[in-house]
Amino acid sequence: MGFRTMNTTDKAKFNSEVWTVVKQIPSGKVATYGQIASMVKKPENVEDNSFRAFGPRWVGTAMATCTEDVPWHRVVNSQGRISIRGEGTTVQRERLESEGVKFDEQGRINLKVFQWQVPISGPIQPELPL
DNA sequence: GTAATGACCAATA
DNA sequence: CTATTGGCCATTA
Repeated sequence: MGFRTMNTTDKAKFNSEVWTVVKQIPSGKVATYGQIASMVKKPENVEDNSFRAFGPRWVGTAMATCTEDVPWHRVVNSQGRISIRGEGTTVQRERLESEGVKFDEQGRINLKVFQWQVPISGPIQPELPL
């Protein structure tokens, strides 16, 4: 009992759900790979430990194979830095800057300011001064 | 079959 | 600040 590996259906479903979530990130905001992983439903056959360890990486893999309608550039790593090597690095940064996202001297985004916060249902939350 | 590597992350050194 | 490591999957060579 208890497979550890994903079948083809699991992988396809996972990628699809990842793309659906990423599409909801508004312009001018970013999300982290780990954040996306935590918002996607864990594949049935995958252990909790495994998903915790590799979920974020699988999100990255899903980004590498996404279509044009997915704003992949709004996904960065937990340090607020761009994880892509090569040409994609420049493209991602330019796209984000054109949306108003700021980078510091070390190429990092202040996640306190620019990270996508999922709206909480209930009482209106007080807004923090920028 | 083995071995290396990956658009990650949190904890350490 | 940078570098390394455990996690222990999926893909590719």
